Amino acid sequence: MMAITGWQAARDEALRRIRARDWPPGSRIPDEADLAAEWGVARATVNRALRDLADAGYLDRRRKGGTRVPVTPVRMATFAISIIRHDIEARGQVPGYRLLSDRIAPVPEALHAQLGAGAMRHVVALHTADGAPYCLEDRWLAPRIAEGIRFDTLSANEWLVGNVSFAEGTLAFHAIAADDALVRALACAPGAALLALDRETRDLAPITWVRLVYAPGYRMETGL
Amino acid sequence: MMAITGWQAARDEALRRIRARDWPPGSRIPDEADLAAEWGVARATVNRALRDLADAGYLDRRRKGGTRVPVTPVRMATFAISIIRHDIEARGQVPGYRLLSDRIAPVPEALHAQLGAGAMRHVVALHTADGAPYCLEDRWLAPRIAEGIRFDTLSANEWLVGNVSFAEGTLAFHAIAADDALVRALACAPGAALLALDRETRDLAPITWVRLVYAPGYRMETGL
DNA sequence: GAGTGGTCTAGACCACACG
DNA sequence: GTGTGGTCTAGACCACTCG
Repeated sequence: MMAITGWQAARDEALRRIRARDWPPGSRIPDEADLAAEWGVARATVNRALRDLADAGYLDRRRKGGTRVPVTPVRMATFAISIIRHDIEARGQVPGYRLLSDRIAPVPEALHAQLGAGAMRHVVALHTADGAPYCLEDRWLAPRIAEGIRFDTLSANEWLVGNVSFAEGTLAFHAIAADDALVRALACAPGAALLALDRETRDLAPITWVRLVYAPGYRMETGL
Repeated sequence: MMAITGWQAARDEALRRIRARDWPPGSRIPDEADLAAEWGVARATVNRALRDLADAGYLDRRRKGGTRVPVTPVRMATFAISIIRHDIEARGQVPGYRLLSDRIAPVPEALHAQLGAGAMRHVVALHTADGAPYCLEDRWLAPRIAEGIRFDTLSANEWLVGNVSFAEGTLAFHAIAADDALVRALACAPGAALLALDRETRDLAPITWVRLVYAPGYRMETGL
């Protein structure tokens, strides 16, 4: 009888057994009632612990089928998406911001699938860290959103997070080569490889589409 | 009195109020006991619902301080990290694999911080989708791991996921320009911008460091 | 000190999936 | 049908933190 107290201790013990191959990949582990008895806790506590591990990809749980250690676990990497200024501050650098362009323009054909055809507000701005280019924000915004709001000093990124957040959307990382506009904005070499993050936000109708292009060498990091 | 049944319904109702600004950003929401009474459920049910929203970044919860709607919510984007072959299959393409190199070699200086100095097993392999290059796997592996295992037909990626997974590590996305080796392996233009994923896995000692470089145009996507 | 979320418990019923 | 996880309940105590 192990001395387990609390769902986190139960989770840790279960994870230990998984890592130690006490519960080998592909095997079925004891059911909740058995573990509850063995560890001297309530079944709800075991449930919380195993559910937590299942959420992290360490276990596969199925009604009637029991709980199994997956043969090929699917781990989830998570990235916090927030306000660019906060990211810069978190790195211990001084954030800066400069609006480069803000006008109504026809949506490029490449974005018709996301935004539809027609005209939208196009906002381009540069975020800096310690005065050096950090990230270029290239955004298309539905005109009904942020009507009358100026992005001279407050970035669209920050205004939207505070006012239109809580909406659905998609997100993608990819790499792009620096074109003329990026060379000017980020002060990098032509053709430089840059990390880009595309984010689409929609409610019922499209709200905004934004591409953040980071300065050369930028790494988007996380634990695992 | 709302008719709420189940923690998911409670979560949905809470999220609706957040999105509708019934609970505006920065405001404090009723405490668990009040919501439990209002919704006709147990406090544990409200707790589960609000904890779920807090985990997703929609709420800020503090003992004694109560639960608040954050002014600048931090959303989490999650990417499933698994077996490359499965990613290809999930796209409806036929996966392929070719081992390019497998030998003991000195660890490059750039990786001393992650792996230490000395010699390690260096494995380079190409993953293909419908015959076209999909991703180059460039891996350094501690010699004690996978001793005697050949990666001719089974990729190191797949062997490791099944045998050394469940370990800690870090992960980073960045962009790199195609050098000669990448041009040959991925059949892309010199200097092409490519998405790269660096992953370090360690137990107590380093286990493996791998860089996956994807073919041009690749996008790592997720919902939000 | 006291209010609020965090958690545990014991019991119960339900939903799903496997045989 | 039956076993297993999923969830709910009511009550309780604890831990943190704000005033």
